[in-house]
Amino acid sequence: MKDKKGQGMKRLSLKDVAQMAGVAPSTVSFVLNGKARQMRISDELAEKVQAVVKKTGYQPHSVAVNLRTGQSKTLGLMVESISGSFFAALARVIESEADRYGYNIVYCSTENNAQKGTELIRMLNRQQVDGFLITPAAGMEKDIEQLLAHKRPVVLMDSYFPEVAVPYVLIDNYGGVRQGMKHLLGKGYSKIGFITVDMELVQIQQRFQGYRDALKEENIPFRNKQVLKISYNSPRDEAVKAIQDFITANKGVEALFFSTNYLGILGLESIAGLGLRMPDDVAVICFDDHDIFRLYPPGITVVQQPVEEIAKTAISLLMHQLDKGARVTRKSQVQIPGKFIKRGSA
Amino acid sequence: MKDKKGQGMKRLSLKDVAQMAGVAPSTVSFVLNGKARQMRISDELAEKVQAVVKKTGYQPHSVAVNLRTGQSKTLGLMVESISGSFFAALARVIESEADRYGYNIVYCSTENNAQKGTELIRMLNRQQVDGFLITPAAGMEKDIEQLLAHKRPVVLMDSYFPEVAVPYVLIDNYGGVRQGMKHLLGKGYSKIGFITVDMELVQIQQRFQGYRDALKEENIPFRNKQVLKISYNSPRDEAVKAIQDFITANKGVEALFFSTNYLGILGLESIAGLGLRMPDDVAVICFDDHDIFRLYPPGITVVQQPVEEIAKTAISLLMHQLDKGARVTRKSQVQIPGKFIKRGSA
DNA sequence: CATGCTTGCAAAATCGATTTAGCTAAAGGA
DNA sequence: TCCTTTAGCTAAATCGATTTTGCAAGCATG
Repeated sequence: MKDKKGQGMKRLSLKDVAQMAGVAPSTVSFVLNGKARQMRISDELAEKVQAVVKKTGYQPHSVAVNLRTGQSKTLGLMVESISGSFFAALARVIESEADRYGYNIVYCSTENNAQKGTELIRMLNRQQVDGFLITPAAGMEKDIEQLLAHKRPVVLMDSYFPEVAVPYVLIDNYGGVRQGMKHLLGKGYSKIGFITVDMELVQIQQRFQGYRDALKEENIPFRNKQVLKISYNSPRDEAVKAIQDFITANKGVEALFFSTNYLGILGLESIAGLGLRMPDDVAVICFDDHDIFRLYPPGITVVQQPVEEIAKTAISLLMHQLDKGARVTRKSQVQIPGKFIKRGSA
Repeated sequence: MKDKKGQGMKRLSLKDVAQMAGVAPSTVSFVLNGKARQMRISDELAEKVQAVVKKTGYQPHSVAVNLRTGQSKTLGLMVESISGSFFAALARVIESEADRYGYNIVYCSTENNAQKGTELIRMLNRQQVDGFLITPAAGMEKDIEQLLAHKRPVVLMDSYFPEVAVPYVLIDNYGGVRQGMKHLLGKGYSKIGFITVDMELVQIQQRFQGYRDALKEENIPFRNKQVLKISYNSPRDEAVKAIQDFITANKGVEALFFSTNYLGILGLESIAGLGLRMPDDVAVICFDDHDIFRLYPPGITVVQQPVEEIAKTAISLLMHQLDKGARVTRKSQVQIPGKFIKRGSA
């Protein structure tokens, strides 16, 4: 407690430690970085240094380390919007995983705006992040390509660009929909509507393909009017209206498959507004879980994203790039099966 | 496009710019930092430097700047858990506000664990953050005091410690409950249950006080059995069970006031489990909004946190400390009124 | 006995900026 | 004429680490 008074109290530097131990700064550095052996520092001296370090509680100045080594020990995490529950959950796991490897996270969100994404990448570069974890918005191909061209470690999550050779981790979108469809078809439903969003991202396409193939396998004809594509930017009430019109227009539709949780939530509103009951009037399955779906009566059946696995895999891929400079192979493009969770709605 | 090839391509440094402009590094620095006048750099030279900077797109190496100036232009944001919706929303606004002042955010979450909080503060200090934005967990008084003692800029959010003189911003908890109670009492309910959590934080106490005072003002006797305190750590199903027991034990209870959104959600489960209907069998109001409450039929009436105002105020207070070294006054302890939102449940 | 090779550590260069001190030439004053 | 100012820059110190190079003493070798 004796050295805490006074406001001047400068932070202890490596130099100070060296002085106190009666050795050169370089010696302290070697000892602290486990290079004592390699640099032939005698055990005696090494111990003396360690003692001083322990006594003073010295901690290296990370900014200085960063400047010298060029490693910030910081990763940039860019999500669509941190207030989305999937992304929030992702961020949480990623943070703790990164910590295990000694990395910090700088987080930012694109709000699904490619231009903002571009700016944020610039910002993260200024911050000298060592690697990027990105859930890309449509239109960010160029940015990703540029990162690759500069050999910056990147891992995409949640989506990717088929034409860009980049490591990614995401749920098996196609397989997830197939799981859900299998359940519906198994229950004897054949008039199944598919409600999706008007976006160019692969995962959306793959979900749609899962729907088509599932029908085809059962020899159920695909009808275009049983598919609704909602524009990403359409306001809440318009979207609800569109879904309601879709349901009434498709007289006799037995089940609805929503391709994102955002759509599913809109779907709940729409269905409630029409006074329909799940699953009797209409069965419902949604891709991607949400807190609401657990609670909303009678509970919404979903295909859940394996958030934890996605996060862990992503970090692990990134770490590989970071210390091995690994190239992009098929092994670094991972699809993880989703988890089908049966609740009351289907 | 001509200088992007090759993987060596080192980043442009101030020195390089100086060389290209045919001046000394210091001159470039002066020009870039607006000290050209002060340092009597001729307009001619200044323009030459500016031209080179613009042409090359030079951007200062922030780590080097940080090391030299001691300013990281980074703020530490510590929330209870980023996967909570209130915190996620907060993080979002704070991020964009901070950006307007040229600051980045390093975010982390305590998971409501004071010990983890202590560690994280150490981590943020190692990272040289310029200031702290914290939603404190119970038991973090010591940590906050230490930050103050070291004259580190801090603003608390969501909660605070009455015995520690520290700037904070939060919703007017007492007033918020009063608003909600006024609504219930105005509708003629008098048997109102209050369900809260077993935590030592002031905001919880104040909400409880709001409940008691509201009753007192209407001359309705306070009954201890109409209050349920759920332990923070009790598992989900136990808590639901407790709430259900509470409801059945309080025969004739007309309305329930949940003191946090977490409890409210448990409440919905409990009420649904008992087969009760809102608001006829039991009216419900919850402190703090949640996505679910908008959608869950018939919509849950809530007192909503003014997230945006809280975030903006917090940043503004922090900026004040950062450039003025402002002391803690009553002006830096802010309570912002909540917003009462009437939905179907009460 | 001169030369070479370890050993054990210290000195100095470096990362990329900011900031203080210094230097030269022109101008002003006695 | 000589000394002091002032203008206009540049050189050098500094932030706090890491890493390369240097250097003296001890030992072996031919």
